[in-house]
Amino acid sequence: MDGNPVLAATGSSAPAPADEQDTVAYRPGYERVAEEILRLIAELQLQPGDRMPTENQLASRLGTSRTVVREAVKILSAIGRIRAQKGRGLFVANDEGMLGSSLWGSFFLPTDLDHVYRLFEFRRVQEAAASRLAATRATPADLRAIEEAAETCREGHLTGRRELFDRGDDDFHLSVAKASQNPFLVDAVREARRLQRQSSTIGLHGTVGGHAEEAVAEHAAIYQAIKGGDAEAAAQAATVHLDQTLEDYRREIQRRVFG
Amino acid sequence: MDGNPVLAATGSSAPAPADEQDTVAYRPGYERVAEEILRLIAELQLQPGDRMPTENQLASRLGTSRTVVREAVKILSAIGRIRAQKGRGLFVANDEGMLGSSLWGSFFLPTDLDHVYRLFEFRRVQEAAASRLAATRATPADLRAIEEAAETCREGHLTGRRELFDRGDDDFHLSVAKASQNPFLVDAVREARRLQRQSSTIGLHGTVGGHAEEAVAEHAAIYQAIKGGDAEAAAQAATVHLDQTLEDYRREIQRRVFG
DNA sequence: TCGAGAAATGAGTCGTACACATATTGCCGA
DNA sequence: TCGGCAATATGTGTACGACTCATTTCTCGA
Repeated sequence: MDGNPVLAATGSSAPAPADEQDTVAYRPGYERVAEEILRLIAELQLQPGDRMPTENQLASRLGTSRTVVREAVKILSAIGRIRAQKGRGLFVANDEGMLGSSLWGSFFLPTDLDHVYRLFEFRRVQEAAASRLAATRATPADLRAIEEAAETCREGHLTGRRELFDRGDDDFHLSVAKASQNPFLVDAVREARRLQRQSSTIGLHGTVGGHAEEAVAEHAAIYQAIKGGDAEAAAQAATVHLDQTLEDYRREIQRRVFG
Repeated sequence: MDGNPVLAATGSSAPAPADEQDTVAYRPGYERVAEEILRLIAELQLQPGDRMPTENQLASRLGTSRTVVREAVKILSAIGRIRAQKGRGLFVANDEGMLGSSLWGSFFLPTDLDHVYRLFEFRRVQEAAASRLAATRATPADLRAIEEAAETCREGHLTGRRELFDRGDDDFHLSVAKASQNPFLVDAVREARRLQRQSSTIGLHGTVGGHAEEAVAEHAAIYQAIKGGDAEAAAQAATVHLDQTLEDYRREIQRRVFG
């Protein structure tokens, strides 16, 4: 087919910044298979969320081994087209999860305080933007979800049930993100929270004792601004909330370190 | 811009999209390994284009099997962080190169327009935030990198060399992101651009013909604002740039659909 | 009728073997 | 001495097979 003699210009002239397109495309099988899987999804008219054939079925159907299918699956899930669940199966990805792969913060060192600060900064950007958009786009259902989460959170605080507070807090921020109607922002918010949870020795919310009272009030402020359609106020309220949380976090760290 | 015909339907549709799921987050090994590989690259200070340890070395070093390493590698190469060459080895990807994605380009989901708009919106949030921070944090080296990228881009425009323009544009935005000194923002910007490259049948930059002239000027404006330390101006300039790019993109789509 | 345990299903991990592409070595002859 | 070329070494790609663990389904007995 390709009688292309790959003239390796080894020496001479420019060092050639790496090789742009040398090697006339060898095209590994797993790549071909990845394409075929996509084609198959289209062919079978599978909708987001639908089950896909199992890995073994795909392997035999596409005339290859399970190994290759698995590598193709990894590619497709990395670019957010399908989702794999251990013990369940493969599924066509729903629109969310686009930022996929949870590989953010790869340079994250769990104990590095500077990075913790950067993460808060990141969250502030994301959540302020989400709140701003939510103020002009939230549906009645969105508003209900936000209010309900805020209420859960408040109840957790009043009754001193930490896990209830945390769950409410999580729901609150995610509900706001969803209300922005931007799936990428939802992902960014979710991912940032996941990273923080994972890296923090303290837990996501600093302390319940220190900041919970204000947090409940700040949630209410955010909710009201969104409900009232005041985009700037919503963004401002979210920023304040994150800054307060960071401040609380900072205090907690100091307490642990110094006293 | 919400009067945009493109994005009319914000319709969030069904309130309960199937599985609310997760929380208990089982984290597959290959994902963990993928992270570790990235961490390793940073640790070893490998530069784009450098050779990486072989799959077997990675496997033993990370205390896992080659199978898992391979699946991690597939993920990382799918998101454009590394490159695998049969018979040669693994290499760190050049941050911008990324020609590998041409594979998917045309084949992928022909532009769900609403989706594309959301992606632009996301980029606007990220890059405006990055520019704002860069204005107060950019180091002299950062400024040099930004200026150089802008110059490359300009040169690509003047000489009509599309790929040079694209490379400069990529470099420019990533350099600005890096100048924010926030690694999460860098990731977000990179990821957003990657997604756009993948989902777009048009390419990352709309057209060179249409918008390139203005793009060069807008880049200059962003650079000047950052150099001058004017955070708000930088954010504003970045927002304008993204909006203009979207507008250009929208026109291109219309031309293709109707003209 | 219902709940608990057994079985089946399916992705995740491991190890091995070999195929195939490329890089390096080293021998041979001019 | 030098160039060319075969042998060899390195490393990714493909394939099997076995086993683990999470989830779902089925079955049977109280």
